[in-house]
Amino acid sequence: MARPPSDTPKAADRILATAGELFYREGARAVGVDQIVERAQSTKPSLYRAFGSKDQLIAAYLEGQGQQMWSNFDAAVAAHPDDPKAQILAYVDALGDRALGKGSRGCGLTNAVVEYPDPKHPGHRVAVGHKDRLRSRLRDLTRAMDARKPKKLADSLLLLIEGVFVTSQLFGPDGPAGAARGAAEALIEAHTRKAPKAANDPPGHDRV
Amino acid sequence: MARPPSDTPKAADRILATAGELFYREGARAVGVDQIVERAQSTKPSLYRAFGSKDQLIAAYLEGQGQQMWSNFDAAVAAHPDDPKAQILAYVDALGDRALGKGSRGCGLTNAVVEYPDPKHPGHRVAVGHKDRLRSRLRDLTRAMDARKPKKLADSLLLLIEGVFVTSQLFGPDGPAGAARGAAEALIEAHTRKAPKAANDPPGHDRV
DNA sequence: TCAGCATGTAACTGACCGGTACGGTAAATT
DNA sequence: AATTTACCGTACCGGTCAGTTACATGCTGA
Repeated sequence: MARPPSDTPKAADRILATAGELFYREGARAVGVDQIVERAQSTKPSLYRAFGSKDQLIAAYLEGQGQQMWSNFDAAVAAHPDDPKAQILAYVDALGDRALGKGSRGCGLTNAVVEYPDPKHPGHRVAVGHKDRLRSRLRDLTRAMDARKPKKLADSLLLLIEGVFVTSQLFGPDGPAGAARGAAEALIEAHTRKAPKAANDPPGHDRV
Repeated sequence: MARPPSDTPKAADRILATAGELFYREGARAVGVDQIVERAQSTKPSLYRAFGSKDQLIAAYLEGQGQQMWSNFDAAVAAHPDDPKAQILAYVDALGDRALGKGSRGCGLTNAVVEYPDPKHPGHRVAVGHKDRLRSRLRDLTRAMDARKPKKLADSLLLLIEGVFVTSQLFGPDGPAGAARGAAEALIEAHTRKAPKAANDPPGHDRV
């Protein structure tokens, strides 16, 4: 099994790359398989041999989107070792910058769930899988920063993050994404300040 | 021009109502016109006589979604006269409750923009029109509550609001929407507290 | 009684959808 | 040299998409 040293990308790779661009830009439902294989300079049988169905191609695309999300996340974490607050802020900050850049259409994973509400859809599954892990990773960070209610803080930040994704599509380059970093700072500060502003908290427990 | 006292809804109304349910639940792109007219117990010519095209039917549906949003917003405002902070919190609170209710699929306007990224699409236009007005209304409220940076606070709240909409689809009934009210309180508090936490603000100006 | 309007019936168009049967070609293996 | 194996393309399928046509029906008020 010697390696094929061909420098031209295989058909499957070209198809996945092309499908990724089109799916992200126009939405998966709006893009037909004929359009994909034509732009990829390939053919439909190659697509179906490599991916089995359009839905599975969408799932593969979303898996790539997930990997990209984690590489962004991990970069923010690696940039600020042992400083969970700075890690989250770095992530949110970079997120806002990307969202305001031209050509941004938010998060492919989020968009896919909106386009495919059916939980049985393979793309839907992949997307919510990554989002669940994002929620859990955020909780790890908020716990590490000794937030009073780490789950609640993580969820608040998650609202902000998803808000950035979707408002970039609603409002374009002048959208509210620029407010994300400041808002994240305020939320973290409110959850880690010494004197809690409200006193009706069952201490030591973070049930919600 | 006597009124037609018929108690059976006209065909156009049935079509719009049925299309609304289907569009909201499954997404506009996933629903065909045949499916709509069948469930509405009507026919395609009636649909096209009344709405001209599917895209315009989508726009009509979104106009209704916009009206519903404003009725929710106005209800929150009316419930707390002359108290902009309570008005916003009431809106966010009710929003979170609705988003966590079963069968919720977030905001039809937001979803439509995700499904139809093309700014020329009539549905896209209608949706962003309403969202722009929402942003402006939020700014009115944050100005009225004497926030230090009303635009920034309004945008932060908007991120939260859109986050609620979209996370209800990503995480379901146990999603982060429950954290929205508390987060909104924290953001408002941070923007209206007497001593600003950061000192690098050009005073009196709220450029962003 | 008749005109006018709203609605339904039925058939149709052309384009596009996702998906497939089948045959070819070139390199690796023997 | 013969054969396997991996890869790829041509041509086509039935179904569904949005949208249209021509005509029939029934209810409305004048």
